[in-house]
Amino acid sequence: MKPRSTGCCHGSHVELPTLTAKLRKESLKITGPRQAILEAMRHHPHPLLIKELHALLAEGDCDLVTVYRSMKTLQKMGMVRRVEFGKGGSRFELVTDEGREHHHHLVCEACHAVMQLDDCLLLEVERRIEKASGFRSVTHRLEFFGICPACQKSSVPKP
Amino acid sequence: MKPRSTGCCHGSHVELPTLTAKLRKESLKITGPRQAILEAMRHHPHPLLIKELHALLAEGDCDLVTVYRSMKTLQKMGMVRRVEFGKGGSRFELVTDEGREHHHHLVCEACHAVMQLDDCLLLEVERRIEKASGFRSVTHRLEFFGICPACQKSSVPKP
DNA sequence: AAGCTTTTGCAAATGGTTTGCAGTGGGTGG
DNA sequence: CCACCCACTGCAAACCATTTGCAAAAGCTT
Ligand SMILES: [Mn+2]
Ligand SMILES: [Mn+2]
Ligand SMILES: [Zn+2]
Ligand SMILES: [Zn+2]
Repeated sequence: MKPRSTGCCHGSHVELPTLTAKLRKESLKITGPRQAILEAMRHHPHPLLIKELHALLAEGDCDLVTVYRSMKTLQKMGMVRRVEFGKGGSRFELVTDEGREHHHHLVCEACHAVMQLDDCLLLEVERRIEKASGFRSVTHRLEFFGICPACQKSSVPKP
Repeated sequence: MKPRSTGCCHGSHVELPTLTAKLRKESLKITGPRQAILEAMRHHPHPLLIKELHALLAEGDCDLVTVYRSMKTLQKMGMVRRVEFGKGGSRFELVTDEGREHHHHLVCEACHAVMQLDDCLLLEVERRIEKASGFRSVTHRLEFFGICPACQKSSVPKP
């Protein structure tokens, strides 16, 4: 499980047409708000609070309520994933389906920086739990928390 | 990681005097509401919603707001632990400090039954992440979800 | 371009949690 | 044993995230 920095505007983004195509395939309308939202999420690979996501949009692009409704819709069709850091509401991130499907995060409790961790190794644990408990379709939700290098030095973190 | 059923009134409970002693040690007052709350939690080893916990108390024993304030106080002194199942608010469970300190749960998504899992095996993963990322004091939050044996048969779960 | 349907914005409702404040009651010292 | 004081509690109201109702606006299809 190697940490991997996921700052904005680094790697190859998903193309917007690729995303809207998925909407069309589900016969969902390609509206202004939805394009604005997807455009914003493309450039911000981290799990975003609804409030943060809304703040990224240009004034008047999309109502807060529409962001909520869009997350529900996009989640249902598998384009976004809900992530919970346990504070201040649900977060959402684009599903990039480039192989790095299921993954977890390492969050700094001081400045809230986020690193993405790849290679989850709990899948075999899930199988073991299924066998031992009789439960089926076992999944898991896992996040790591700690203090990032920057916040260790500067005892004045930037929350 | 072996599942272990933790239904109510099975194993050895913590004694109430043991719990109130901890309050006294911290020079916190041993009040009616606090005793009622601890008494209820002793008998319910699962992570409880504030609402559920309040419902367990006898009418007039303790105000809902006081349950909230007690959880904050008890959590601060390490007597209870906050657990998030990602739906319907925070849950709390007594810290029994019988060695089974840190642990995780397996929750049925249909009927919400809970099994406690012992023997977390992520502690060495935390060390590895610290080394690779430079983060310090790394902890984690992990829960498993699935469909329990009962709900698999009866396609009419009891949510 | 017209029509049908989905989607949006705004306002208000909801549900969980916190806060302000005045009154109560544990615990301690007299 | 009593009285005093501060921690603690109840009640109401504020707060914050999320959902819902409804009429107007905007996609998509024909
Ligand atoms: Mn991610
Ligand atoms: Mn537990
Ligand atoms: Zn995983
Ligand atoms: Zn663990």
